[in-house]
Amino acid sequence: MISQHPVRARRKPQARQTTANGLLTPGDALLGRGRSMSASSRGSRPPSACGSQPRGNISRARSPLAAHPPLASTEIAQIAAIAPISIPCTPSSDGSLDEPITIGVRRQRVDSGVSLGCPVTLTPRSTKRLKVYANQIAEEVGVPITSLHEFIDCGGIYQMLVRIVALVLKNDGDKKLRLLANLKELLGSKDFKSALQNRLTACMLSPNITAYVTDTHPQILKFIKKHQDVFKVPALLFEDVELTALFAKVVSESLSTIRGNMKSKLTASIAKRTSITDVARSLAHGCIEVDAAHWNRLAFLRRCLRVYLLGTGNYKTVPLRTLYSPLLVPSLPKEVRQKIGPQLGIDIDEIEHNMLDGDAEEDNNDTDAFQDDIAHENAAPRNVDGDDGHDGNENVDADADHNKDDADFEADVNDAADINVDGSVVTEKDLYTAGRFWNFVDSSLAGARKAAKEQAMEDKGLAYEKAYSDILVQYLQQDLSDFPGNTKVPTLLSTNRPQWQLTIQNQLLWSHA
DNA sequence: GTAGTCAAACCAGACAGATT
DNA sequence: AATCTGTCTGGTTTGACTAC
Repeated sequence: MISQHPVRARRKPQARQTTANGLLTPGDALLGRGRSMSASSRGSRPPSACGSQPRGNISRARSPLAAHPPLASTEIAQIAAIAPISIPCTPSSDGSLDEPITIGVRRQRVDSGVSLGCPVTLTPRSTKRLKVYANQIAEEVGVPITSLHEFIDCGGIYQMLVRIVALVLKNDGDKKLRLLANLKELLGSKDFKSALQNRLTACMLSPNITAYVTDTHPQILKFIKKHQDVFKVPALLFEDVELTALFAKVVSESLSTIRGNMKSKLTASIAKRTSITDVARSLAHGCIEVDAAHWNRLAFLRRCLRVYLLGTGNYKTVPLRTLYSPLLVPSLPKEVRQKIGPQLGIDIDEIEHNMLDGDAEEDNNDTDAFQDDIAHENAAPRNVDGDDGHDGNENVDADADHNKDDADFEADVNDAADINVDGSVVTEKDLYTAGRFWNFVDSSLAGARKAAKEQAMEDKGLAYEKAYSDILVQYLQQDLSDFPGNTKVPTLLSTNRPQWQLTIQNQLLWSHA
């Protein structure tokens, strides 16, 4: 044996650890023990198989039973009382390394019962004792007796261990299934959807969001996954494919609703000529704290909507004359000008030409119905540094700059497309399509960014952020000029914006393809 | 303080068109 | 064909206002 198992032979018998009452530690319980373990380690027989040996078999006969002193009867009684199925320690010899490996390994008598410490197999006697004990425990704990009896009927410690692991795994599986079912229920609940919609509204109203439909859904999902605390979404949600897909659908539906709501409110605000501050308040409806950055972005959106409605010729909700303002002229592509000019009875190109020439007086003397609007335009502030904005020449300069931008960008695009004031490519076929408002917005937004970049490059020293902000602030001022509303622009109080809102505003942005 | 009225806001579902 | 997206519509809820 020694020659066959040189490694095992070097194991120090005294290194084996036992507990106070003589139980093996779990690690040692799995270690090889004498001949039977040697056999199992060769793969000839599983460890539990030794427990099923018939009485008086050959292995028993060959076991060096006499090599170790038996446990004292008092010790055995204690072990039996505390843990009837405990695995007794293999008594070591005096610890001498010179001892043969077989010495110190005692094979238990299979029919010796608990009192003799059978390691793996329950005898009928110990089974009976265990069942008596199980009845007592079942009553104490309140579990079915039959289940415990079935467990005891496994017949051996290894079988019991396997059964325990199987039950633990099953419980884990059941627990996970229950959790997933709960999450599914949560996803369908109104409370969850309402809370999610609240946060998503903050996302869509964020003044820094990159786009409203283009890549928005996956980017927002990514953002939610990264900031689960902000959206109060359980982490487990993203560990299940089905739930993730369901969640993505909920988000998609919610985003559609929010976009629909935003558009309808913006449309209504144009028809009623309400100020952008009121629109912001209405859209936020307590979800978020709004500030000037929100006004800027919403003014941009409203401008987009007006241009879009003019482009699509949709005057159902808002009449053409309410939609139009000379302040929009720089944003109107040629086709739209040619279409709405005759309907309004004006020559938009001429208006623009007059604006470029700075011939404000001529416009003021014009007798058409829009002289007031033109006067508005001339009074519209352009300076973004916060002056009173009554410098008409500056405004003309602004428009001239934008037309200059137009000319610059036109060289970069194909002939089939027109370019609006923001530098965005406006192909009537692509963008002025009913039901594609948000694509139009995204395109305009990208155009505004491009225009800001060009502006920053042209005007050395001007940062891109400043150039971009200037464009939006200009739109806000023009919007306030067109729709001053009934009340004054409210003074912004130093509101305490919640951290989650700041997180959304500062971090929900992505590079545009 | 309570009840009634009205407008605005909200929501769910249906539908149409676009996209995959 | 299935799915996604945007829009519309009708019912419900909410909040402001007024009269008692």
